[in-house]
Amino acid sequence: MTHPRWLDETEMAAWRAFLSTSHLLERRIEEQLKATAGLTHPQYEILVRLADAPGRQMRMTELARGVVVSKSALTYQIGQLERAGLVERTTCPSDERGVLAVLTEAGVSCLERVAPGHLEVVRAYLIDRLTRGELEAMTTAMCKTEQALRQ
Amino acid sequence: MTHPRWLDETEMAAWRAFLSTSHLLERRIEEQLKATAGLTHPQYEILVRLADAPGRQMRMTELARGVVVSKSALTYQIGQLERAGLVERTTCPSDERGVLAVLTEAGVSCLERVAPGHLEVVRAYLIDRLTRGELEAMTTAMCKTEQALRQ
DNA sequence: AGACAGTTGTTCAGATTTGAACCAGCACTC
DNA sequence: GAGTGCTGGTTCAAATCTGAACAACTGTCT
Repeated sequence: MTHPRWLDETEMAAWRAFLSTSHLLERRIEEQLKATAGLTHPQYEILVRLADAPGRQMRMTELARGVVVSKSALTYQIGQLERAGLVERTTCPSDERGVLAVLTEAGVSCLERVAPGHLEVVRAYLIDRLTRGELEAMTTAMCKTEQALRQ
Repeated sequence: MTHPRWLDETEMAAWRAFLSTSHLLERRIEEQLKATAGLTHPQYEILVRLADAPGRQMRMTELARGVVVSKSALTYQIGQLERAGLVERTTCPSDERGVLAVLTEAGVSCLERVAPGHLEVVRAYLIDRLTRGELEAMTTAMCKTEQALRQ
């Protein structure tokens, strides 16, 4: 690549739209979660991942990878959620170093209480505005990129 | 809406993919900019917006809206860029309260130096992986959401 | 003029994130 | 079983972000 390859108009429009939208949506979600549940978006995502996991528990590193935050950020957030009683820590039976984050009953019911309002926002601003075709196109696009980024 | 409307499988896949991808890409971009230019992504976006603006200058509030950060975050970042000599502050002639952020010559050449590498990342992980059709579908999808969020 | 509501940008405290440094435990070799 | 390298999680300092509070200015209405 001897010369920089600029983005043409269509490409630039796509990139700009993606960038702004992801930030705007992030802000909106953060605001809604904070207002209705006192949770941050990362915290909410942690609860969701744990709820989906077998045994409602997950290793720290795996969880961090899933939520896409640094290990130290996860340590911090699990601490917060533990203080709130929504998550507990257990040492992993098979690996003495390992830590399992476990969703508590309080965590489950918190999630059940909060999820509908959250999903309503996701619908209102993203999902419900797209046709089925657009939705599928976006999904394949995002999956390609995600796969590349996760190597 | 008496009952919560959950997301079906396709919708959930779309949302999950969008969420993970935007975070992963953000991280990758941040890493690349930090390594090659010592800039954060918001800082880079500020430079881009200013370079595109008439007279290479913009009001603080307008800039904050464009980059999608809070006013205080912009104040902070403009301070950083000013210390680095890439941006200057001027009081707005037509409004005594207002502040104009102006891109300096050093800012222009910094951007010229950094942009190719940045765009290469955007290409490598997103743009070049999509067909023209997927690109356009994604753009219309993102624009609908962006418009809704900016009201 | 003067009052008043709205806008602009900054300051401030508090929360969160990141990467580097670190220690502990695992796995594999000699 | 000691040595070695790798992985897992925490701790730490530094940077950054947000919302609330604030002060200064604008524009409008009377």
